[in-house]
Amino acid sequence: MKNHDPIRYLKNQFDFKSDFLFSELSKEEVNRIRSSFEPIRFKKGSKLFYEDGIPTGVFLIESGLTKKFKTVMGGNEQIFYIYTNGDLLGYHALLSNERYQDTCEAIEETKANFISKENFLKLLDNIPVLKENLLRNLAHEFGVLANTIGILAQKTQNVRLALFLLIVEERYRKYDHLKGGIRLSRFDLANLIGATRESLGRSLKEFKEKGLISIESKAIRITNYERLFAILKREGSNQMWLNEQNLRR
Amino acid sequence: MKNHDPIRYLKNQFDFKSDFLFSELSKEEVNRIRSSFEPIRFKKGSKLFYEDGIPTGVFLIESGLTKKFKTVMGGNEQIFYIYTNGDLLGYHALLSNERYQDTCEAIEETKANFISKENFLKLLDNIPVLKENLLRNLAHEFGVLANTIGILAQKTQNVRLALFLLIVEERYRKYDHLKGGIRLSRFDLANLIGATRESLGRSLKEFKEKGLISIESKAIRITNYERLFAILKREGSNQMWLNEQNLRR
DNA sequence: CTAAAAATGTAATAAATGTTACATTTGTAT
DNA sequence: ATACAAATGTAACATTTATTACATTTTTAG
Repeated sequence: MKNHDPIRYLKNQFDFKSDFLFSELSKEEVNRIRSSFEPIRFKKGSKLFYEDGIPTGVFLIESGLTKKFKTVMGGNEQIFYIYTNGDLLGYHALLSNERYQDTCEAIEETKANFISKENFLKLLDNIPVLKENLLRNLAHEFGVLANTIGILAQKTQNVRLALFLLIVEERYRKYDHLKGGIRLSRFDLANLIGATRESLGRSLKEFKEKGLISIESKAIRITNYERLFAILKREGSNQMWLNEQNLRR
Repeated sequence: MKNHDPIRYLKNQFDFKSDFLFSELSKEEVNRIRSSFEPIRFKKGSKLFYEDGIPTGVFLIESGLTKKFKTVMGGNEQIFYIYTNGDLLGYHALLSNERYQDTCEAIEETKANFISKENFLKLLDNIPVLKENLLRNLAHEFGVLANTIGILAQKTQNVRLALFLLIVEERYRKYDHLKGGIRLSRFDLANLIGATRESLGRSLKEFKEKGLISIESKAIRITNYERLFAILKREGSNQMWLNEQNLRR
C-alpha cells in the first residue's frame, strides 16, 4: 500500500515533515521547549522575517499559513514552500550563521510561538535528540528542494500546476481541514509554479473546463483526482503513478 | 569589496562550500577522520550511488567531477549540483534515514575517499565540531537550492545559461584550474539549466556569435565576463550586479 | 586503424508561455 | 453603503522554447 498511494508519495517527496522534529522527546524535554515559547501573532500580509535580515530566532506555527519566498533578481518572487500548523521555520539562517536567505510572509492570520536564537541554541545543546531530529529534517528538506527543482525545471506549466494543486491541497488540509478549499491568490499560485499570473489563469480555466477543479470566486477545489493525476502521468512514467485506486480522498 | 564582487556573490549563493566541513578541527580529529578513509576510484560514467539505493556511507572527493541529479518523472534527468575536489557527498540520505533521493555519477575520472555509514556516524558522535559544521552546511545548502529554484523557475533560458556558465566555470577552476575550459557535455549542460539539448545549442551559438564565449570542440570558455553578466543584469536588478569593475578573472 | 555508436550542430515548424491591454469582480476603508 | 483600490478573467499577439529531422563531428570498441 505504501508505495501505491500517490498522495503519500507526494507527501514524502514534497513535504518537509517538520512536525516530526519534536518526536521522541521526553515529556520533560517538551516542557523545556514550551517554556521558551513567546506567543506572537501575524496578520495577513505581515512578515515573520525578511531576506537579508539578521536572524533572531525560530518560529513554531500554531495555526496559520505562511509563504516562504526568494526575491529573484528582476523583482519577481519565487515561493518555494508553504508552511502551516506545526511547522518550524527560521532555523536555516540561524544555523548557517548567515542572514535570512528568504522572506516569510503570513498569507493567512498566523499564530506562532517564537523561540529566541539564544534559547533555541541552548535547547539544541541540551536536548541531543532535538539536534538529531533537526539534522535529519535538514537532510530530508534537501531532497524536497531537489524534487522541486526537477519539477520546475523540466515540467510544463500544466503538470506543475496539477502537482502543486495536489501538494497545496494537503497543506490546506492541515491548515483548516480544507474547509474553504485552496484560497491562494492567483499571484501566489503563479509564483509557486513559476508562471505568470495570466498564463496560470489559462491553465486554471482549462482545468476547470475539463472538470478537474472547481472555482468559486477565489477558492479552488479539486473535483477529480484521477484525472488530475492523469496529467502528471501523461508526461511522467514513474512507479509512483501506477495505481489510481486509492487516490480518492 | 565583499558585496561588490559578483563572482563572490555567486559563490555564496550557489556553492555548497562543503570543503568548509573540516574547518576548525584539531589535528588529531582530522587524523581520526583520515583513518576511516577507504580510497575508491570511479571511471567516467560510473555511479557513486543510485536513486532509491540504500545508503552505505559518504564520499569525500579528492579529485574529479561528479554530477548529482534526479530522474524526473518522464525520464529526463535534472542536475542540481556538480561536485568536485574537496566536496563531501552522500550524507543526506544517510542522515535522513531515507534511501538515496538522487543519483551521483562521475563525469570525469574521480578519486574519492569513502567513509562507511558506521564510521561516519561514529565520527559525528565523537567530534562535536564536525556535527556542528555539518548542521551549518546543511542549513547553507538549503539556501543554495532555494536560489536554484528561483533561477530555474523564473529566468529565461539565456539568463539561466549565463548564470550556470559562471557557476560551472568556478567549479572547473577548482577541479583543474580551468585548464581545458568547461567540458560539460551538451546533454549535461542542458539538464543543468533545464532546457533541451537543441535549445541549449541555439543559446550557445548566440553567445558565441556575440563574443561572450568561445567554443573549441567541446570546451567552452568565457571570453567576456562583463557582457555575460550584462545578460543577468538586463533581467535582474539586484544590488549584486552593481559594480562591474572586479569581475575580470 | 577502422567501423559503429554517440554526441553535436543546425534549421524548420509546432507548441507553450509571456506580454500587453482592458473588462470585471472582489475586497477595503471611510 | 459607497467609492476606490486591488485582484482576477480574458483575449490577441509576440516571443521563447520544444520537437522533429537530419548532417556532421567526435568518441569508443574491436
